[in-house]
Amino acid sequence: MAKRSERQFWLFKSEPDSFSIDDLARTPGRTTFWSGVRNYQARNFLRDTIQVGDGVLFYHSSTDPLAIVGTANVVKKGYPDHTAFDPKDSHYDPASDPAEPTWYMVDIRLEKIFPKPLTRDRLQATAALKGMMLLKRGSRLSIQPVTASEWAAIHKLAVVKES
DNA sequence: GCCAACGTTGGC
DNA sequence: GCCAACGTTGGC
Repeated sequence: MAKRSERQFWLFKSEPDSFSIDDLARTPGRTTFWSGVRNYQARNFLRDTIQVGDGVLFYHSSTDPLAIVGTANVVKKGYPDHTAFDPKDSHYDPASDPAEPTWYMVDIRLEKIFPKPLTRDRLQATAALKGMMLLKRGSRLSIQPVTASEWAAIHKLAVVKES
């Protein structure tokens, strides 16, 4: 794994019915482990690429309105997702061996909740975000890389007053 | 190793 | 609620 010093950016999807940004705000230390990811591509990001200090866009999926609702920072890098070992957990995976875990997670701490959710409609109407993975048809990946320019464009949108 | 069938995701 | 896109599974 190549070492890097540059901060990288990510988008984490969550269905607010199961875990919303307000739930994160209520969590002690405004910090949570991001468990339950059961997709290999997302797992690889969590295990191998995401570093402490990286920025996270918090996205609400399968809801109305669909929106980026705030930001968080990575405070702990990839470590085994223990929910895979718990038969009572809905994300239990008997194939994941604690001695050689299949699934990983990171910890994130809430940075800020946007004063107004940045809706998907608005993202789609923004030229600078044309190529964003989130906006591609059939983009199901729940942990997505975000480019530095997309990150900057989104922050600009989040503070610009809506007309 | 191919690929049809199936289950899930998630926008619409 | 619908269904396209995608990932996984399993028969061959």
